[in-house]
Amino acid sequence: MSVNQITQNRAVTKTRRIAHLDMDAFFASVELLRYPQLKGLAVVIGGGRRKVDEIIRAQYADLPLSEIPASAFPLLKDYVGRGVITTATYAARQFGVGSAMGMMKAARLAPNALVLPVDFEEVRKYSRWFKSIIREIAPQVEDRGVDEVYIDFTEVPGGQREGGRVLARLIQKSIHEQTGLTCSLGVAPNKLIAKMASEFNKPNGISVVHEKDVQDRIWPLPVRKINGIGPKAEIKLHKLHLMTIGDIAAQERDWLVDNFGKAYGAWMHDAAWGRDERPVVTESEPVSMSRETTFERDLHAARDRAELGAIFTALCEQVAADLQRKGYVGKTIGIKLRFDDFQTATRDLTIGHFTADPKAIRQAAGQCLKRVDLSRRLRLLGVRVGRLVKADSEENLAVSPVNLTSSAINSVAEPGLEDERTPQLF
DNA sequence: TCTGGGGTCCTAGGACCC
DNA sequence: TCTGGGGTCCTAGGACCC
Repeated sequence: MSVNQITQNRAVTKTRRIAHLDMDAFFASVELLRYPQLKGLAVVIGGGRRKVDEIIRAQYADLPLSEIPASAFPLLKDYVGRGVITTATYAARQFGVGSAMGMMKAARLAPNALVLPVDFEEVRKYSRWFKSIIREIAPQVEDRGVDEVYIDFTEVPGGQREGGRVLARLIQKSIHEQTGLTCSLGVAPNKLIAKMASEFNKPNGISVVHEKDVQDRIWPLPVRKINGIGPKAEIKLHKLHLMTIGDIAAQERDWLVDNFGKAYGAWMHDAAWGRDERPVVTESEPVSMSRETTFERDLHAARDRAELGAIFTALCEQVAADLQRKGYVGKTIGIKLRFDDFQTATRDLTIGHFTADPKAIRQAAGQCLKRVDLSRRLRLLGVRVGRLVKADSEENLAVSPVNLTSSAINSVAEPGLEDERTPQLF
C-alpha cells in the first residue's frame, strides 16, 4: 500500500467537522477598542451618515480617545432622523434593542443608551484581520459577510480532537490575543447545525454538536432558528401549528412539499433532520453590485427633480467606481425604488455589451426609470449592475457581431439622453 | 416616529429558438 | 392550419441573510 493510499483511506474515515464562527457584537466591539471607557455601557451602533464621533473628537482634540468622558457621547433619545441599529452591546440588549430595529423605536426602549455611527473602514480592517488569523490556522474558510465565516475543520491537523473543540479554542484565543475581540463558535457535522450551535454559548463561547445530538439540542428550538426560515415562513409554520424544529421533523416530507412547494418543503424537511451537505465554499465571484440610498425626507420626482437627478447620477457613478475598482463589468442595469408607503419596485434592462462606464449605466438606468409610475413620493433610490464578468475576461473582450449590432441600435434608437426636448427628469 | 445598505437565490411568465 | 416539447434568456417581485 502506498503512502497516498494510506492517507486516502485515513481521509475517508474522518468525520466531517464544520465550524461556524460569529464575532460577538462586532461593530460595537470594534468601537469599544477605540473607546474602552464605554465598556459595560449600553451602546448602540447605527443610524445615519453623520459623523458624530468626529464632532466629539474635535471637541476633545487635546485628549486621547480613551480619555474622552462617556458623558460626551450623544444619547439615543437625542437622535433624529432615519436609520436602524446595526449592533447593540450586550448591555444595550438588556433593554430589548437589537439589530435591524428602527432608531426611533430603540430610543423609546433605551433613551439613555449611547449612539455611535458605523465606521465601515474600521470594521472592514478588523474583518480582514480576524479572517487572516483564522486562515493561518485552518485554510478552508467561507466568507459570510464582515463578521461571520464557516470553517472546514475536517482535514485540519487536530480538527477532530474533542469534536473540534480544541481547534475552536485555538482560533478563539488567537483572535482575542491579536485583536482584542471575542467570538463564538459552533462545531458540527455541517454548516446548518454549526450555525445554530455558534449561538448556544454566546458571547465568547464554544459549542460542539454531534449528529446524535440533533434530537436533544436542535429539535426543541423554535423554527426561526433554522438559517433559511425567515419571518414569512415562520408565520406560515405557526399557522400550521408547527412551533419547533422537532415539529417540522415530525411531518411527512410530502406534506411539507404540499404546503411549502417542492424545493422549499423538501429542504425544510432535510433541515429539520439536520441534513445538509453544502460544501464550505472558499472562493466565489460576485453576481451584482449596487448602491442605494434612503433620503432624509421623501422626495417627489417632479417637485424634487434636481435633487433626485443629482442623487441618481451619483449612485450610477458610485456603482461604476465600485465595478472599476474591483475589475468587473456587467450588462444588466437595474434600478430600485421604495415609495413612501414602503412598496418597492425594481426595473432592469440588459444592454448589448458589458460595461462599467458611469454614463452607460446612467443611460440604461434612465431607461428603466421611465417604466415606473412616479406619482408617489420616494424614500429610496438604488442602482444595480448585474450579470457581472471580470473586466479582463474573454466574454467582455470578445466583440461579437451581436454586440456591435445591439450597441449600434442603441445609439440610433436613443439619441441624447439629456435631450432638451425631453425635459423629463431622467 | 416605524422600517439601512449590500447582497444571493428562487419563482414564474413570456420571448425566442430548435 | 394545427400542434408539440425543451432550453435559455430576460424581467419583476419576493424571501432571506448579514
